[in-house]
Amino acid sequence: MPTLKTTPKRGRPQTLDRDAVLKIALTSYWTGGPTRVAISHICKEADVSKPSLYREFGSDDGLKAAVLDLYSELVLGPFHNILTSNEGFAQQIEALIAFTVQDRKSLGIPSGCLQVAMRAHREDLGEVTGNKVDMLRSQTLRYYEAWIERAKSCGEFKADIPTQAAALFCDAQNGGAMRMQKEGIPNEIIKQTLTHAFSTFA
Amino acid sequence: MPTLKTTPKRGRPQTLDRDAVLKIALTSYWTGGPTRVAISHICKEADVSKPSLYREFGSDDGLKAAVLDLYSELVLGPFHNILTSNEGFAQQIEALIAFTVQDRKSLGIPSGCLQVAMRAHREDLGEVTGNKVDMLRSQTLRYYEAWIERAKSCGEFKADIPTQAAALFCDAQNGGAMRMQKEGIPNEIIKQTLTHAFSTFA
DNA sequence: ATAATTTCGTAACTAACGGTACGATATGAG
DNA sequence: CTCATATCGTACCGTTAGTTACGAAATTAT
Repeated sequence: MPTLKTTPKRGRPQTLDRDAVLKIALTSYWTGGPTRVAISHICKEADVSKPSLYREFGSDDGLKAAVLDLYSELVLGPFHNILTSNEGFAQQIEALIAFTVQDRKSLGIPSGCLQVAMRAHREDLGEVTGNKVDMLRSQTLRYYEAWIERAKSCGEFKADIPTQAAALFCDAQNGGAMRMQKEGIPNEIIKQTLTHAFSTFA
Repeated sequence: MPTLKTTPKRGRPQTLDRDAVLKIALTSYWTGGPTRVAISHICKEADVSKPSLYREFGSDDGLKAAVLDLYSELVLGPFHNILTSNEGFAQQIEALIAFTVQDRKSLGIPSGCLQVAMRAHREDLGEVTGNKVDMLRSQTLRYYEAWIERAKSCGEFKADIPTQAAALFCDAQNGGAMRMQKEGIPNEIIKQTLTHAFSTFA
């Protein structure tokens, strides 16, 4: 329930804009790393006091979990949609690569992937966020597996590799690409590695 | 100069064993993550006082840099040796995979790769260690590139991909494998992904 | 022995950061 | 107008971890 205004009339009206804070926090974590951005920094950026932020999200962990939910909706969802689309396998691969190497700067989107970053810092996250990271990871792998199984049954999948391993392979390619992008390696080069990696499938 | 005892006679004899501390620190960082293990924890494990450790390594950053040097010598060196060996390309690939998926537990070696972990936490490391991580990364990429160039000129390299991208691809495969291993994914499955990934080369 | 020298380790310092106590403030209800 | 209610934000707390001040201890040179 992102912005369900239950409009409780009583008491001092809330000035904190949950969605605005979430968006700022998302950008901060995405850009600076989920474990490197301090709560107080987000408070300054969003121009809210620490107690206000804690009132809304409960804790550091709560804020990060909420941010990850937003990220999942904004980024992971569209990515999964490619895997479940009705296009042909080869076109899906092309779409996945295009999605991954799209120019972020011109779109005002940070480089890299927050989910990948959170996985790298899994042990430094709170319980709620950490579990959510695990769930999303599993979910992504399941999407890959279903996608690959479908391609196999359609005869579009040319490689001889178990589905589970193939899904992990896909995930590793994507993770590697996101890491490279974050390091500043040109999308052109990243695209070459992805194209090569997925050329084994179709 | 790891253990060059210059034997300075004067003063209280040193009880701190640099190499022993380094080995313990290496295991701690490798197992628990380079940014999650506190100096005081290593002091307890090695049974040395904090000032003793600081006297020897200067700082957190200095200790980590020394540990990374040791890791480079123990692990990265042998890995690079495979890339410069005189074996055939296909056998080198096989050796790389075998090296990566060797059973760590039975050898008493921690899972994953310290260099990969340090790259993931690059921003949390000190200046000296951070720069060393970058240097080792570049070095590894250069080894891959030379290896690939050699295979290309021998006609053993079958894929149509620029050398730079191919090197990054290799590095991404290895990094992905190390990350999976750290997560507890069976080496059997990891081997399937690596075999598939490198099957595109030879 | 005594002095010079070098290392040892306890105990404290410091900075950063997650989290909160509490009084002020703003609104609706009576 | 006054009370109940809910949010606001300053200032503070507590923990953790890197770092160091300093006096004790151990050894060689004179």
